[in-house]
Amino acid sequence: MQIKPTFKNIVQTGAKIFLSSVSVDCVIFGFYGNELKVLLLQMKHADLHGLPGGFIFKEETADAAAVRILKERTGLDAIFLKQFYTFTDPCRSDKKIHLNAIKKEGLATDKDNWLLQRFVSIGYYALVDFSKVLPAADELSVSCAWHQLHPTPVLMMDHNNILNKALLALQQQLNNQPIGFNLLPLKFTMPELQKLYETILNKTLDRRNFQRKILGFGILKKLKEVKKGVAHKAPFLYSFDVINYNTALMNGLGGGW
Amino acid sequence: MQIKPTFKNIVQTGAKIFLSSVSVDCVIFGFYGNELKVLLLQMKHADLHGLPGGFIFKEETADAAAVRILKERTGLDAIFLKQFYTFTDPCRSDKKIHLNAIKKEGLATDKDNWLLQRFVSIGYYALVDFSKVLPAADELSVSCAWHQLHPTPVLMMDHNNILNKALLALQQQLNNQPIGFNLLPLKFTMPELQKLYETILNKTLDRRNFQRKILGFGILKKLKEVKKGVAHKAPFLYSFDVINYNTALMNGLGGGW
DNA sequence: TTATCATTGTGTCAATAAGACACAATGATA
DNA sequence: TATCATTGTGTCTTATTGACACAATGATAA
Repeated sequence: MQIKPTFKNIVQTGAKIFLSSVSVDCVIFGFYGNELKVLLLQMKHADLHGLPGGFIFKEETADAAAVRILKERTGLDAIFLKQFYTFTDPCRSDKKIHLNAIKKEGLATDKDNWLLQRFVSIGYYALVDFSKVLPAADELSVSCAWHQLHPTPVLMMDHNNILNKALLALQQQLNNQPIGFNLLPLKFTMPELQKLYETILNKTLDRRNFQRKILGFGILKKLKEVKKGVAHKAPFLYSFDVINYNTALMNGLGGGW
Repeated sequence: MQIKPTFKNIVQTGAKIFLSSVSVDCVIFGFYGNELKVLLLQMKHADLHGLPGGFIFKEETADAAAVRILKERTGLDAIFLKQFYTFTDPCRSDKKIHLNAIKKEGLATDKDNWLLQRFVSIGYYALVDFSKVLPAADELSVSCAWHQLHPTPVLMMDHNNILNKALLALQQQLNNQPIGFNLLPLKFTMPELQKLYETILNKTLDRRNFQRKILGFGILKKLKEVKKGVAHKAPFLYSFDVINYNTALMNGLGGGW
């Protein structure tokens, strides 16, 4: 049985239960109000925000650790999760932050503490259905909440860098793979899907050309319903064709050579 | 000054000089005889091949470690290097291999030795000019040599998996970024460049359409020379337009949204 | 009740890119 | 000097992309 990774346990027994020198950070994207949002923690002991993160148990894969961290912060499992880069700058860890946290939490400080070592961090990004998330803070944070990307809040350590790289990786993914199944509710409208693409790419697209292209991928099913209770003309609802969607995820969307 | 990472030093002082639990593996691609080749070590203490790899000094980035490893095995610096994935399966390390090596090298064995811990490995792929490489074996290998990819030799641990993922990442890169500057000599012919693409993609391309498309990127300069001493009609020589090439590396080749 | 208004649904034309395809030129070798 | 494998090159067709406008809808305001 795994020891529960409370802060106290991490400080006191981190070396025993976790893999040394390696952490996991998650950039959790959601889509709400026609904007891409990111889930951030408000740190307890510093006036900073931070990405949800954690450590890898001694017999755990990084993927499993990322799933676990996501489950803790969002309540969700079975979400889209992708490892995108590993951050290894020796200066990226900020001992002061952890040292301060240890003091403030009233734990014994010790210069050689496991938590004060250098960590490389494996970065993951996750795409989740905003409406299904129940953000939960961890022990070292006062809150866990969605934030806008423009402008991005100031984050601790190299987390701004991690966030930027995640966004770039997401934009890259958009060129080869379908996206949206994990970010939108089961039924959604074409304008919503387009806004999602526009917000990720940070540029506007032509409505008709977007529709033609995205329908051409064959990953959408047009439903016989329209969205109710909406101002102006009621847009049709669509859902993803899961089989074709997953095929496209595996094989890519063509293009290139 | 850093301690020289001899095997003895690694076994005896690894914990002092290196970051724990993290290693670097390099998939070094070269192009020769119209085939994509990969640089592999022939292990001394097992009838297996392996990827060049190593560890990260306590005050070193993973990128710097990869550059160092490449320099040691190929004699080259200033090569194209790209981090593509971090491998974290707890079962990926094979204690037996290292234990055996320690014994065979006549060093003290110790169940808690630093080398026998679990490692996550940060994977890099490198693209190098085949003709400039001087392969150099390390202490634990009898030789370092180029190998063909089809069929791939049997590699130790999860190195076959790492190699496959590297190849996939390379194929992906081909869709968004130019390639070849680091794999071909300064002057090369259009058929050579095409063969490079074909070999990476593992499919044939139409000669005329390939030329039209690649010239369209504006990253090539047609020289006023032809290749000498070649059977059949002498092909023109090209070189890369370094400025446009690097711009394309940064901005991508278009396509997508 | 009706007018207004923002938003949606939809199609065509032009420009560009991609795919298929053939023959003349070259230069080493027989 | 004939042969042969390989290179250089252009056109036609088809598919994809980009630009663009107007009618329909339905909530809201007058």
